[in-house]
Amino acid sequence: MPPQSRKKPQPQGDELPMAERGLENLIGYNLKRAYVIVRGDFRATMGEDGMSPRVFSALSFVVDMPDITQSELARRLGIERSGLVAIVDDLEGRGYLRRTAVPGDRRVQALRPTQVGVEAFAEAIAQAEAHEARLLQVMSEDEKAQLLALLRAIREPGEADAI
Amino acid sequence: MPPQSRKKPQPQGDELPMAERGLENLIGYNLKRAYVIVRGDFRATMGEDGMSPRVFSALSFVVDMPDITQSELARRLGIERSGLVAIVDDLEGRGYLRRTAVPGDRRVQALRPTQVGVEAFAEAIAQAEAHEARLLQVMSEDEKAQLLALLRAIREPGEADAI
DNA sequence: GTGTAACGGTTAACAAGGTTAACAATACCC
DNA sequence: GGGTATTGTTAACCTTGTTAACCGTTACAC
Repeated sequence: MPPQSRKKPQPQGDELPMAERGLENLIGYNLKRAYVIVRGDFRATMGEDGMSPRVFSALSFVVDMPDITQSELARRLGIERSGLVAIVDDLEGRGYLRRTAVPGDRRVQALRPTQVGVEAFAEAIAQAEAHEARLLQVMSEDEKAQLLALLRAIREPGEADAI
Repeated sequence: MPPQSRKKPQPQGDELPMAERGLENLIGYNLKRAYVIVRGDFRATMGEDGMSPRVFSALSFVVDMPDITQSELARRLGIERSGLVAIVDDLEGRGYLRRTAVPGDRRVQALRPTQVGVEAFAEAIAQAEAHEARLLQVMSEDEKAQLLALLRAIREPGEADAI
């Protein structure tokens, strides 16, 4: 029999250089794979009808900065104004915020969190922190702080404009 | 004038606690923001008709493991088999690989990189490494190695199954 | 041997997250 | 006042991915 008659076309999983596996040494690839895992666990933690990551992030800004503008919020989230509309609709639909008129400028509708929204955010942030503590339990507090610092070091130069 | 008559509904950018900004202290949020930046720079580096990150990743596996199966590749990339079809179509369309019949199993089509594909990958990985070196120039080699190690620490528990 | 289960690749329909382009209303500038 | 810029919004679209169904093929129980 020719050497090609193995059962499967050699998955060949183990005998690679392993020191210089190009893809596995790229930050970008590892960043994405890690984010996919964290996002999946976040969603599972928040449950079926829980807030998606982006909706949660938006609510966080609104609670921290009541009466923030949609344009301003979009800028801080790093997305387009148009993309924010659905997110604000979601939050408004949950009763977590209201679009309120602003006396000085009739174009603008300020985003003001409701009492329910503030409470929902308090609970969600607690859940999110618990989810990360659980998911990253293999890492020490120092390691988590380092990871945070390194991720911010990537962000800062790239977000210099959008504050 | 009532206190509401400021020009804008207070963007309120500076005077926040800053030590305990909930969202900014979450790994997941920073992971996503960092990945968006890295992905954007990767795309810009690869140019208009360059490979997308996922296509590049797939080619990397195929070059490293010639005759890998589509199912096996999907498992290693962490996506569904169905989602891989378009990626392989893309690579085949570029002439970077061929779906080849496997003697022992007529269900399977092994993915074999072409000479052009191997060369294109060599160039792409060099571009990718240059892009990361440029983008992450504020970090020391030690810091990059740490970041890589920490991201892998997130991945490993979550990918225990899919090898 | 044969019936049944499992597997590999594919397609179709859909969902999430985002973008660009246009628009109406409003505000700003001189 | 007239031209220009900004705000929120919609519509159309792209990307990346999923689930569900299908067909051909292989593995396996008995």
